Amino acid sequence: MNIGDVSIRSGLPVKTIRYYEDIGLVSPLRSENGYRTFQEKELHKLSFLARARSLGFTIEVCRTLLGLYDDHSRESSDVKRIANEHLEQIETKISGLETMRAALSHLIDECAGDHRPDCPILEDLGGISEH
Amino acid sequence: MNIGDVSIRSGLPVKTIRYYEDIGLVSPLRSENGYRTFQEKELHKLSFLARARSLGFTIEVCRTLLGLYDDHSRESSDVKRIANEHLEQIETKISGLETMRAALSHLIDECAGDHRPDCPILEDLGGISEH
DNA sequence: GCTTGACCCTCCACCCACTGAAACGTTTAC
DNA sequence: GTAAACGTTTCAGTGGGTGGAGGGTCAAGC
Repeated sequence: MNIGDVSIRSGLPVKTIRYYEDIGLVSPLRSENGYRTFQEKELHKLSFLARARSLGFTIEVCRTLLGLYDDHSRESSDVKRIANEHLEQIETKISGLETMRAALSHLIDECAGDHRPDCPILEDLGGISEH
Repeated sequence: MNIGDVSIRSGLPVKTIRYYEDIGLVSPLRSENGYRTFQEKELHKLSFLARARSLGFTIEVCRTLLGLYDDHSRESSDVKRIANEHLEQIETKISGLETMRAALSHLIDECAGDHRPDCPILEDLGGISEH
């Protein structure tokens, strides 16, 4: 398989696949013309990466997970711990964003949004908080 | 005021303030020894930026908002539109993260997390989805 | 056999919003 | 006088790619 095929089958952009080779996540062979040649195994790795990335795992954690995937003597507790740490980070991000959303939507509700210049949003940003 | 004072009073790291000067968000004067000298107005701008950034506005949007803040003939509808666009982006991010959280916590629940190698998390990433 | 278009290659620069570190000058407190 | 705490510049790096220039290769159609 050439890179275009694995791109379609893994769902990863061609550029991303080259980048993943650069950082040592996959190691496709090369044919005589210099084209990358992917075996099923490499395609499988790329699909693994696509899925793990879509769950928000960082590249470095993906590298670890790939290692655990290949290591048949792993303990599932190791994987679960990594996943739990990541879940916590996701939850932290969500609550940060929810705080932003609450503050912002409150300001938006207060703002008339008409042709006049008076704007509680700018007043808040400017620190004229008198309440 | 020197940069350290405005750092404390605005809540922004010294490095960030220098960076904001670099990209033209603030323009402090310089005293004879080369130190940046901040007027109240510049401090006020930096506090505005700190607050806007904490609400997740990008630097470029902050630049626009600062312009609107200074423009007393602005219309509040312009500000509200920008805020609403940003709110939508926040909500998109939140729902993306919530999708991740759901998928991930489902997998974590399925995983025994013991000394055995069997792990639904890795099975999912590996694409052995047979259900 | 020649052209066209779809592939493929490498290499460099850029995105965002900082942050760290090196190497140095200035001010302040004791 | 000296040490600490401040200030300065400049360069490089972060994460995870993306865009573009400037080429080489391959298959199909004429």
